[in-house]
Amino acid sequence: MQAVKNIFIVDDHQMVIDGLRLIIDTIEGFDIVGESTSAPHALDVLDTVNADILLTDVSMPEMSGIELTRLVKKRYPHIRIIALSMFSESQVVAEMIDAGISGYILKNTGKQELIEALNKVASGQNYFGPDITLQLMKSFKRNQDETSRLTDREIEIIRMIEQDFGNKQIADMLFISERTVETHRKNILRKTNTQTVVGLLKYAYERKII
Amino acid sequence: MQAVKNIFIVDDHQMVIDGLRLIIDTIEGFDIVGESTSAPHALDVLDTVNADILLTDVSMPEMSGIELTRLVKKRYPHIRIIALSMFSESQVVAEMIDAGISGYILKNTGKQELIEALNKVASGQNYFGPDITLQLMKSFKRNQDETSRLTDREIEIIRMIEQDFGNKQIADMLFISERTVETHRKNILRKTNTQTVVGLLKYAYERKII
DNA sequence: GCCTAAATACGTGTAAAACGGTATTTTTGT
DNA sequence: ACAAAAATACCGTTTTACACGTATTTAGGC
Repeated sequence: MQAVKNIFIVDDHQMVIDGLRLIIDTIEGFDIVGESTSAPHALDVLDTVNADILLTDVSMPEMSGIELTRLVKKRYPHIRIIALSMFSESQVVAEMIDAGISGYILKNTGKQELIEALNKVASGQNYFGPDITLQLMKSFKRNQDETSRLTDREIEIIRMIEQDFGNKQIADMLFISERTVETHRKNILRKTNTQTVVGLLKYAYERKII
Repeated sequence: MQAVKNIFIVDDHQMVIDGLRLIIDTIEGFDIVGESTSAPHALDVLDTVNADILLTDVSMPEMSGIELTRLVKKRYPHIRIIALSMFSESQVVAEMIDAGISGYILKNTGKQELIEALNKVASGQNYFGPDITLQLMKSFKRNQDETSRLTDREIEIIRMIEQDFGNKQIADMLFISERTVETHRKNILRKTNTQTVVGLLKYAYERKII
């Protein structure tokens, strides 16, 4: 493992790049091997430099940080990515993480936190600031609420499934169309993140729905 | 409730009917209002007499006691039925009970037991001699053995079903054909008297197979 | 060695559920 | 009154399981 990590910076504001460069230049163990104010351009240039870490903005005009992340992970999987953002909206954080980043810091982050993030990511770990973690918890919780927000009708359908009734039987008993039962089941499976009756029943037993 | 209970006797052997008549004539509280050596004929005649109890043989040429029982319960549900048999084969006993009888006694039964049977059945209870009860236990146990005689492979399949694997996945994991998994499932459902995964899993949980 | 049960596998067809979506009506909350 | 969510219903297609049967091979018990 080489002693100095090479960093590539992408941001649509040159000012931000300059600021980051001033700071990183004072940090030992890191070297800036390239920069770009255009995500597509960065994608091309990364081929010609030996970057270990990519520092990228999230909100960019030509290509979002999410998209850039996906493409970079695809073309240069060894490059670890740290997202830089003005703010930490939970949805965006979640999507960036999903895309494959290893770190997420705010643009108002102090030098010490930047150092910590760079060091951790360089050593193969992840770094998410306390605020980012909070956002993640929010996102996770919202997801959880989403999967558990089953309507009364859906819970009723689940119980009838547990009673081993088929769609047609359920439809007859509830005086609705079999198609309606199908749609309820589809929604139930989606909300509970299950694909089968077995999975659904396990979910339901765990959450004491039945 | 009338004091005297009316009895109708059906047996393809007149001798048996005569013998029963001799005995029952000495028992207070019972009156023989009809007899027949033919089950189909008995079915017709029952319409013209006011019978409370039907004493019927089990093994008859034109129509079995099982079939007669079913038809009588259908046409004259108020009539309570006592089966008379030469022997107490568990399978036959089970089928007679399933058909709806209220009593089962052997043809070599003593007068006292006959009295007890008649009295109990007349008062709305059931009467099965000790030997009949033994046969029932045998039948029940055999049934139980049958449904629980799942092979090691079948139990393995059940567990994988519970783990929410599909047939193809189970086949791949066990290095067997998907068709083989299908056959195992078919046999499992048959043995456990279930038709669906839900029913099967309930069965399995109850019997602590999983 | 023989018999039986278990395990395996297949053919053919049907039934039920899932998939991925759209659309309208009703209900609920503000 | 209005907006959003819920409930309802449908479409066409695909996937999976089930049904009912037959057949061969392997394993186990005697």
